[in-house]
Amino acid sequence: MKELEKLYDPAQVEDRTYADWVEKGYFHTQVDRSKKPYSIVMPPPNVTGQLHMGHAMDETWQDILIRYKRMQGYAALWVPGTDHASIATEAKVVAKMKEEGLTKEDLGRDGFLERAWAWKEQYGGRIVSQLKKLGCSCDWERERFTMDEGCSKAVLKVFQQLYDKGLIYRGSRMVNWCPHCRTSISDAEVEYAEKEGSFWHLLYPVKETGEMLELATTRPETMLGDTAVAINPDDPRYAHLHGCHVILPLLNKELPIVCDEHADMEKGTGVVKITPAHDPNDFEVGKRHDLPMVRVLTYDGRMTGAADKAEADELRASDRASADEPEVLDCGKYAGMTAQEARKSILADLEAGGYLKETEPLTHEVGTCYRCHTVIEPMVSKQWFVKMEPLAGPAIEAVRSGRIKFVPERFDKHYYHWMENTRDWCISRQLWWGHRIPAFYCDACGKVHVSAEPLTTCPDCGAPVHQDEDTLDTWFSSALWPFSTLGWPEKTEDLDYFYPTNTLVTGYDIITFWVSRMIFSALEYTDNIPFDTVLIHGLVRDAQGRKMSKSLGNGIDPLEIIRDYGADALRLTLVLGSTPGNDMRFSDEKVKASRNFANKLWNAARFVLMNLPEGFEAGLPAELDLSDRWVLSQLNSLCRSVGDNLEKFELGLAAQKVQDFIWDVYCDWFIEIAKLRLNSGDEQHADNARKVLVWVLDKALKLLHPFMPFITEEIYRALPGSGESIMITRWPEADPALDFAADEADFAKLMDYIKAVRTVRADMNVHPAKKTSMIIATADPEPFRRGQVYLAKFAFATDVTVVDKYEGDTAGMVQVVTHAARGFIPMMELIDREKELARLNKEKALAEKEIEQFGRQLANEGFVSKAPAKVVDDIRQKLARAQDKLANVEQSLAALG
RNA sequence: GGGCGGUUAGCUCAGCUGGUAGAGCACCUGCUUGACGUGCAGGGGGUCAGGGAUUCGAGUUCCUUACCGCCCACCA
Repeated sequence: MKELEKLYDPAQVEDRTYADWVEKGYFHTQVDRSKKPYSIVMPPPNVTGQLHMGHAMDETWQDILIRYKRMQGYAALWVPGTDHASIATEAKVVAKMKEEGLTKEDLGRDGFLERAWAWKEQYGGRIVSQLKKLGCSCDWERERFTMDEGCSKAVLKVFQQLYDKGLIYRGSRMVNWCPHCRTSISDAEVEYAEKEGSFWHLLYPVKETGEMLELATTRPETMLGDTAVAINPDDPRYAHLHGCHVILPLLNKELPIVCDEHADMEKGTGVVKITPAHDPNDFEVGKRHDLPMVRVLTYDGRMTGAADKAEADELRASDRASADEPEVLDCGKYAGMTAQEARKSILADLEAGGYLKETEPLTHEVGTCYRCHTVIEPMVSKQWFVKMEPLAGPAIEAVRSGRIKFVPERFDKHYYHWMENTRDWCISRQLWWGHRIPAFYCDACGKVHVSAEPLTTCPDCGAPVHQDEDTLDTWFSSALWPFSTLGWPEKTEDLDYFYPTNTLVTGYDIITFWVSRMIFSALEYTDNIPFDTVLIHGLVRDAQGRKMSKSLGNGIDPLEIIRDYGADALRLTLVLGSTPGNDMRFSDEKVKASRNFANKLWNAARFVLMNLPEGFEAGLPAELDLSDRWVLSQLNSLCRSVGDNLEKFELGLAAQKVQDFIWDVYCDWFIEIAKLRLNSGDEQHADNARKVLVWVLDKALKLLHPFMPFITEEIYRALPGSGESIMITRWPEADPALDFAADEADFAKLMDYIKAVRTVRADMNVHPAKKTSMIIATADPEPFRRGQVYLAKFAFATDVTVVDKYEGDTAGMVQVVTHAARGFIPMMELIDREKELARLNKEKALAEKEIEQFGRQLANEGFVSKAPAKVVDDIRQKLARAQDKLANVEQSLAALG
């Protein structure tokens, strides 16, 4: 028999075991019509990213589900892969180039992409190898990348389809512009942050009346781009100004005063300056009143100048599709300043001219880029959009009808809210790393052709075409992930069999980015849902409850935890005490506790193995004793409830129950009891004990395997009669033939009694080495007779006499009382009569309290008539037990005199 | 301004469809019990944030208040 070390050493086990699993091909899953499919697609981590705790939890939960389903006999497929993460990756590559003094422009598109791919090759494997460290049983033969050939094909196909259906369009719209990343981003990618700012009250003279119109703004630098001033049509204060004009200070430009609901009478002075090119609301106002748009900021956040104006004018003149492009202003003395510099300068000039009335401090929410946290600049810009309204309806319905279920349910509200209010999705990015937009512009006729197949000449006039420079939002390709990874748009067998996938596991922070987009995409392109359940988890926070972040430097590296404690300990920590949708804290203490459990299990296994003789044959013995029946019955309940919890995605509860069983039931009771038979000298009894020990351990390992794959495999393989791997064994189901309710109840009486003796002895400071004889008086002697051997060991008895009734001498006897029995233990020299009285009286009070409580409940007419019979019966039994206990205590008290 | 979550033992958190409050850690007391001191046995500690309602019965359902946190929203 294999000798196990005293301490479990994960480092010695994990890599070797993982390599073996891969080699044996256990992770690979194929279409198998004789099985039911179960599939998960992994939320693709950024290809150049590194594993963090959030991933670790996400992947652990998925692996638990996949391993569980695989053992249940499903064709369980877990598709892994990575995301090209356009902005994040491009930013990294650009930063690296900067160190070498290079810019994107220096290299050109092709040169840059060459570098980006090289970067991907260099770092792309990192996250994958980290996933392997965690023990993820993904099908690596199917690993995908959002920019691989198949995914790219799906992207182009979808783009063309949507365009042909009129669901993708190009136009000049207000978009969120990140001056740092130099690209547009979608609404979902904007994060709002509270910023200290000011509220500047400006004065614009009215041309017709000469009065000064006061208005307030948080962004004075955009005033050069004002093209109107708005008042509320119903505002009596300004009724006389309808149809009038103001003179824009500094530029001396005449602007109309327009009436618009947007001007809120309650706010400020009720007058708003309108800058359609730099404010989303103003953009809408501008459209309603057909106002010109004047752009005063460049795409890198500086004030526009003569050159910018010339360039824009040329573009407007040449490109027919750009009729809705804004004008560009030559900001003159302000040209080239950053927005901040311009603000200072313009304010100074306004003040000098008497146009600045006052400055009021103000904190307000400012949009920032979710990647770099630069304040985003609302800009009118020509971009590609997905029309959301036609797509949102079915997507909402899919959840509302229950075809797709969020776990926990409450997240469907988030989802509805976002879906119902979402605006058109800006999908073009001014980046090079990503899927290039398949739109081609004819250099001669100016026509736009969208084509999944590359075009070189215009299908209409035959002139050369040039392709759109922009790429697609990363999330556009990840939205297709559940089906693009299975071969769509081809009609593959994989798609037919594994799709729709079953469970999507992800954090609540990307429901809007990703989950919602997968849902409407799947419904639109595959005419099916992408998955039936979305299992949501929360954030992993640090021990103080703070979000782990780079800037705080409080991130905990999962790989370090794996190195120090093992992957199994990390995994268990990430499920124990977790609840779907709720954040959890990660701490060293928790990992240590998990590590300790691994060690506990390891040693239990070590004990079992060292007791197995050569030629041992596994299997249940023909004869089961009381403790066997008890442990098997408990195991049955465990199988039932763990399966139940897993089906309901209550991973934390499931793990907790398995752990409790192994530690409390198996180790602390069953192994200890089994030692009696192992050492009894009766080979038949010893063999029976071994068989049950191995049998139960085997089942427990299987139940634990999804949570702690490595250690369970290592132990499993050491068990006699085991197969080649635990991960391909059958998930344990409860066996009704092994339910022994009556024996469980009997055993519980013994346990009660043993605990009572232990408590009394601990209370009296009796050394374990001191043993005594013992008389047990009970109305139901059977269990105590059956359990005499156990009592000898655990109740420290030299010999046990079981009687119906004991009426002998009680002097010098310690009396132990449970509801089922009274024990008499001669310990003359240790007895303090007063203490005994106090102890027994305390027991008496407890019993009386219970009797009072249960009695009151049963005396309640309403309870007896309305509560379910089982509950009433339960209470009756509890009352009876309390009464028995009271009777026993009273007898003992009487005996004490 | 809406929406959501949290508030349970000193700390971290479980507690499913309502039926005498649980775990881990910490703390206290014992134990060199040949699997394990990363352990064993025992113990103390909670009016389940406050108020109200429904119910025979509420940590668990409903309303409400307070505090903490998150998400969403175009306050110029």
